[in-house]
Amino acid sequence: MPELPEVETIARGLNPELSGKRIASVQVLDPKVLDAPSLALLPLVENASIVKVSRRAKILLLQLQTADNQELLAGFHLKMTGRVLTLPAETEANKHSRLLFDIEGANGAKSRLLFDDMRRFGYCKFIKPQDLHTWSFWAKLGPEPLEINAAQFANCFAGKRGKIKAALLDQALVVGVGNIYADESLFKAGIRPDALVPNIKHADLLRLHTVLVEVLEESIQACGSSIKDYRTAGGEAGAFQNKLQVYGRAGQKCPSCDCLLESSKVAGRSTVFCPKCQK
DNA sequence: ACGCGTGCCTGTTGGC
DNA sequence: TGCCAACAGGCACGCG
Repeated sequence: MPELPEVETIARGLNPELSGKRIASVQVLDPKVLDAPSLALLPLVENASIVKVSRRAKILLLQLQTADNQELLAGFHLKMTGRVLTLPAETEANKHSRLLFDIEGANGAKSRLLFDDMRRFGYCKFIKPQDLHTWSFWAKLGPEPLEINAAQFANCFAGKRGKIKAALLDQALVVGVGNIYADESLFKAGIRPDALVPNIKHADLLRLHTVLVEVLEESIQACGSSIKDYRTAGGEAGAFQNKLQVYGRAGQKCPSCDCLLESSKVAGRSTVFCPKCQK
């Protein structure tokens, strides 16, 4: 399940591969992944050049320039099982392939970009920058955790009354955190996932930012966590799954004390925590 | 207005 | 052995 570190890894992998190259054509293998406005922009995407590949929240962004010099964006939300892969030009689509981009470099070198998604939760959005406000999910995204300080982070939760894990997962408050990094950061901060936001000391929210930044940056260094489906742009697994302290380890020993990690449902998600280390 | 529960999807896993 | 329920979870949506 690609969260911030995973999408960041994919963007960093794709950027040098795709920048300056041209999208020669697009094959829509599963119409579900494009909404009507995106479909209408498809002719502009074909023949556009790729200026840069980046990330906002969990969205992978291809910054495009159309043949008639308009700016255009291609945003991919990978949800749980989405992958964006660069592959040799002769690579065939597979049963999970949703979009296929034929790419051409200035020197005529050809390659393929595949958007695969087994569970079909993911989507791709073609949109002009001036229309981004019409993309409601985009419009309400909160700040990037790696671009704010601890005080600003703590302020994201002002006035919230629910559980801290639910708030961390809420992309309108702060972006990029999913189930893995919510559990990992709350463990490292010593905060129970079901703690109510108003009951958490300000100092603990500041600390939560510090450890969240540490966890996210360490995971980016390791090219993300490959639990099952996530792959880098080159199709490789990440390595951070080997460093996870609590996610997926229910019933195993807590890394920092002698009791066993517990699992429960918080905010509708499976949640693992240490009943002793997290208050 | 906010918090919570449900549905969307499909492949994998584990129990009987 | 084979079947099938449970599970994985980001986010849209509807409800109270």
